[in-house]
Amino acid sequence: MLIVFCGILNFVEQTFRQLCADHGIAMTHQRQVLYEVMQGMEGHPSPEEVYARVKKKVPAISLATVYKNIHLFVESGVFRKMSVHHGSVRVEMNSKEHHHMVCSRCKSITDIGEKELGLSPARRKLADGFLVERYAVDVIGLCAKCQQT
Amino acid sequence: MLIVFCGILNFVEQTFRQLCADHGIAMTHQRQVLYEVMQGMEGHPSPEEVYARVKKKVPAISLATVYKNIHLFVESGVFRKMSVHHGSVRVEMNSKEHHHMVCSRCKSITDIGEKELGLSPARRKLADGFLVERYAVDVIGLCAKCQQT
DNA sequence: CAAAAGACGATAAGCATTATCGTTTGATAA
DNA sequence: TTATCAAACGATAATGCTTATCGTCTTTTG
Ligand SMILES: [Mn+2]
Ligand SMILES: [Mn+2]
Ligand SMILES: [Zn+2]
Ligand SMILES: [Zn+2]
Repeated sequence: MLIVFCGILNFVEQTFRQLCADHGIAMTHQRQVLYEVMQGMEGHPSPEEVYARVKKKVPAISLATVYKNIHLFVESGVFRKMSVHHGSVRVEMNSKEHHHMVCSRCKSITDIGEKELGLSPARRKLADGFLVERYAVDVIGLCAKCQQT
Repeated sequence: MLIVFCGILNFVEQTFRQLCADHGIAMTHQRQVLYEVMQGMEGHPSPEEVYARVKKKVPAISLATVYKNIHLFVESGVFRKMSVHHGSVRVEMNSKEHHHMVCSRCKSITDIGEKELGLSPARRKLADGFLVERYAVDVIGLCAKCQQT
């Protein structure tokens, strides 16, 4: 029984070890727990929410470690960000109907018209040589709960 | 000449007074300068960038006032936000291709498949009674500059 | 013009995030 | 296995962005 249990644990660890190898990152205990906890979370948790859950399994873990590893996971392609984070709020003065090109590296924001965009992910190059990685379509509106008030 | 100049100033002020009336907000000097400065800015400035410019015209203005009025402008519909601000970074564990419904009030984020979304702004109601206000399509990728490195 | 309501400026406080640094751990080779 | 060393960790200070508070000043309204 104990042997079987250890065998399962070992298999899980081997799996994560492989995943780390595939993504070119080192394997640590904290990293493994973090990965498993995140994998098991619904929705789009914030670093604090992830931290709260991981602390239950590794009470000594630091919030800084959670941040560091979330970034590592995102940069190495294990997970990805829901959207590009701009740090501060950005205001729109252009009242024309338009969308945006957002650089995933420098986070620059450039307007792009609906026609130029086309909305078919076939186009891989856009105005000014912008290289498309993906489209992030956010549907903005009111959820059912917020409509009631 | 002076009369003509004052006439122009008065006309500009009257215009802004009208805009305030239209949007149901009070008219103040700081608000007017802020509006004119923002109107004249390119791109998607941060509150700090707006503050830096306004300070040149109204040196005594406070950063808090800039924030308060940017919010006021956004809430009263004079300007709008480039995207919904989530405060903290959100991570995506769902590896399926999908988009998001983001509530403009409570900022909740819900997954939505490409098919269910349709991408034609004709649909005004979506899953769970989500009421569509607008689509925010962000094209994520690398700008020309960032591709060079 | 006077009173009331609202806006302003200064500044403290509150999150989110990053940087620093001394200690611990994991990968590698003897 | 053990020694070595780079990398990762934990604690915590620092920073950046934003909001709250509060006393003073300006608009608005009558
Ligand atoms: Mn824009
Ligand atoms: Mn999602
Ligand atoms: Zn770039
Ligand atoms: Zn809502």
